[in-house]
Amino acid sequence: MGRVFSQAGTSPVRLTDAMRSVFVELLVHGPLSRAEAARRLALSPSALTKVTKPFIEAGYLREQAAGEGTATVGRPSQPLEVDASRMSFVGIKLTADELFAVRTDLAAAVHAETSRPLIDHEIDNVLGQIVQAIADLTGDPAGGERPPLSAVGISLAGTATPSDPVVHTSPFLGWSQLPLGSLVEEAVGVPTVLDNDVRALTRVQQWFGEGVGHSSFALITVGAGIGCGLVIGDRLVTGQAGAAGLVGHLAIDDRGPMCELGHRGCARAYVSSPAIRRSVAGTLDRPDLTFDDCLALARDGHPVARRVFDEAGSALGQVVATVANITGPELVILSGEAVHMYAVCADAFQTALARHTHWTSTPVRVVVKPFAFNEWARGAAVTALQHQLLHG
Amino acid sequence: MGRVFSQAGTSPVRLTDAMRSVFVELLVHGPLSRAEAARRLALSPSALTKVTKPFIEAGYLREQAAGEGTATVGRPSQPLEVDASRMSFVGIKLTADELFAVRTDLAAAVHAETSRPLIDHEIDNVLGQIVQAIADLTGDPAGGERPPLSAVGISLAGTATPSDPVVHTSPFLGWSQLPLGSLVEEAVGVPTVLDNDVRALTRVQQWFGEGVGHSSFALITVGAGIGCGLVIGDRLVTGQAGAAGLVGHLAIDDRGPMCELGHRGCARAYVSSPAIRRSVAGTLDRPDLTFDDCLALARDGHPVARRVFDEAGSALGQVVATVANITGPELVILSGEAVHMYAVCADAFQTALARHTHWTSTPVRVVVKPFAFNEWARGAAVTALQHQLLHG
DNA sequence: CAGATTCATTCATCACGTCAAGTAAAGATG
DNA sequence: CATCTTTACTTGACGTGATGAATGAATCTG
Repeated sequence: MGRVFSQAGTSPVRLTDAMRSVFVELLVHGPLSRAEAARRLALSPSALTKVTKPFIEAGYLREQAAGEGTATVGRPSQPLEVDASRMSFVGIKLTADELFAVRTDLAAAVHAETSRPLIDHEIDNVLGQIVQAIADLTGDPAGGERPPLSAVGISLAGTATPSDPVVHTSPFLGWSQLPLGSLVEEAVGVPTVLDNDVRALTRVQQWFGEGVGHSSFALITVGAGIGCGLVIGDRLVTGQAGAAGLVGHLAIDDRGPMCELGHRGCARAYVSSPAIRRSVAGTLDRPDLTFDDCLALARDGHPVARRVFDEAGSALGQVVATVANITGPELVILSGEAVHMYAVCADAFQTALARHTHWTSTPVRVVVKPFAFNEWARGAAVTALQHQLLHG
Repeated sequence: MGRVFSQAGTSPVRLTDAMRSVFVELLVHGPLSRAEAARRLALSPSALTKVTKPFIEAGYLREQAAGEGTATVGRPSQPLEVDASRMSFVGIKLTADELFAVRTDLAAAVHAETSRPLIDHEIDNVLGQIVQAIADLTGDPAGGERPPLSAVGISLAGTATPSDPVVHTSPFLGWSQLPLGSLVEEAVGVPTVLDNDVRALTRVQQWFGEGVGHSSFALITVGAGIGCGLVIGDRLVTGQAGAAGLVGHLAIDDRGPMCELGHRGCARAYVSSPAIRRSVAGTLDRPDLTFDDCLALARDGHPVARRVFDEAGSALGQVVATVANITGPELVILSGEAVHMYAVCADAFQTALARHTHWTSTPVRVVVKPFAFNEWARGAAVTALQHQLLHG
């Protein structure tokens, strides 16, 4: 058993499986009375008193102020709450040319953020910039105390998983077989885990977002590419060698626009924001147009932009339907830097979703989740957080 | 804890989690020494002697004859083996017009089989025919003793799962919300579970077939339709309301042949054996041709048949690639009544598989598994078997 | 033959969670 | 208003089920 919960002044909390599951249950499903938690986890009430005591003594759990809640018969329950401020995590998202980093607490709330352009992809330089970003986020707590950094998460596009400190392949950074996790861990002296960027985002939804309460769901992101993260049976699907959720080049229509790889009509060529921009700007011969300009044109009813976004929505609907047909999730969450385009292509999306959903099923429930620019880095922090609580 | 292992003469074996997992490990991964099983399951060696003793005493496990195996240093191991004959299961597959049933032992070996045309879909008649089939398979052990029937499994196309005795929807049988499991259980006095037919087949591969040793794989079946079963993280994926693996109507090409639902170029319209037959027989204006006739024509190089089978292989490759891209399995198993067609379209299949596999991955490993006509019913038996051992 | 090595068993021990009993704190009831 | 009912929580004895250490068993090695 690890020393996940240890702290100056208090003795480290030794963890049993029951303690882990209780703590995670309380973290994810909000304040819960001991009795309720016992029911949910199929434990005895007495087990809950015993299990929660060390957490309360060490300050990781606290009894909620007796809120005069719903009047009910019997002794009022005493909800327990995780003190999110007692732990701190840093999440870092690496892209080809920039580094985003956030510091969060145990509840994945962002308390500080920073970003910087990457000098280059030389490992020493990247490592230096990572260390610097961590220092910036954790340095000098002006005034009050702050808990020590518990873990660091780093996410990037490519095949990485928390169980392995090595980046196997990352096309955009030009890395392969790079032990980035170990390197950072050595440099900052804090446990460090790697993860695929989309799967890290999926973890955010699983514990702190729309996925809470669902044992299976899919997250589909739209932006520079199309991503897909899957949770099935309460577990994130990693795939062999971290290669699950590769929906970017799904064949939509073999006469459609072309992607960088020469696929005619693949999902990416229809849905990714660069492809949409290229398509609209190219057709109108206005290379200055940004993606958001194109979106504005579509909103204003410009026929070219409208058509491009309708086709994007339609392709996205087909992607979602395909994923849903194969994996049968309870819910699909739509997110990513470009989700805000959903508003202008919702009809096309829903039509395609219904059309491609298997005839024996009803279309999967879809929720659209607005996207903050630091969400990618937050995902990395949640990867670190999950790893620390479940395996630390 | 259940009474999975109980028997006249011996006291019932009470099961702990460790006992369950040890027994299943020995069943699935063949004869194994106690020491080896202990390593695999992360148990202490002493736990293994303790856990296996009651099974040995009750006759469910036995020590293998000291085979003069690989000469190795140290005391020779004493492999333990499941006595498969000590339990018996019946599996039943229902189609629109026929009932297939098999009796198997604990190792899913088929010991008896029977089939009969369904009179109609009236529940009382179907129930009667099910009971009769079970009686035929379990009646009068000529001569020797036979273990009593442990459980019955029933599989059908539609949304059914072992955790629920109700058939929610089965288009081909015209049923909905029918508590078939409870009805059969009452009629024959033996635990009865339902399952989707493709998922039942997937269980066979998981415990007794190509899936052994893989924590994630996909099974794709071709025949009257296209099916897909998924195992991810050692667990069969059921999907919400049992609706996972619906690849039949995956869009391949919106100018292709049409399926019964009016989808142009969906997978089913390319790959299912009736569609292939229709296509070849229709083009040649020879309505008498059977599927196997068409296959023979293709094998002989007949241009029409060749083309149809090439397109089928190509579509199938795209289906496999799509499933693999999304779920990242270690392995894809190809099976079903019509898998033997693989031989004539292997090239087209492999080409399409490579073409549609995401560029950052290598194509998934594919194995072709010949299909016996009673395999569907065997799947149902394995559903019963798994349910009995894991939850009974 | 003693030594090394691996497998298997025995038995004391112990960790972790349940059970039973009791306490606490409210609303319901007459 | 005293009492009952209901639900929440706590406490300490207990038991189940696994571990660890010591031992024995069976083989190859030199």
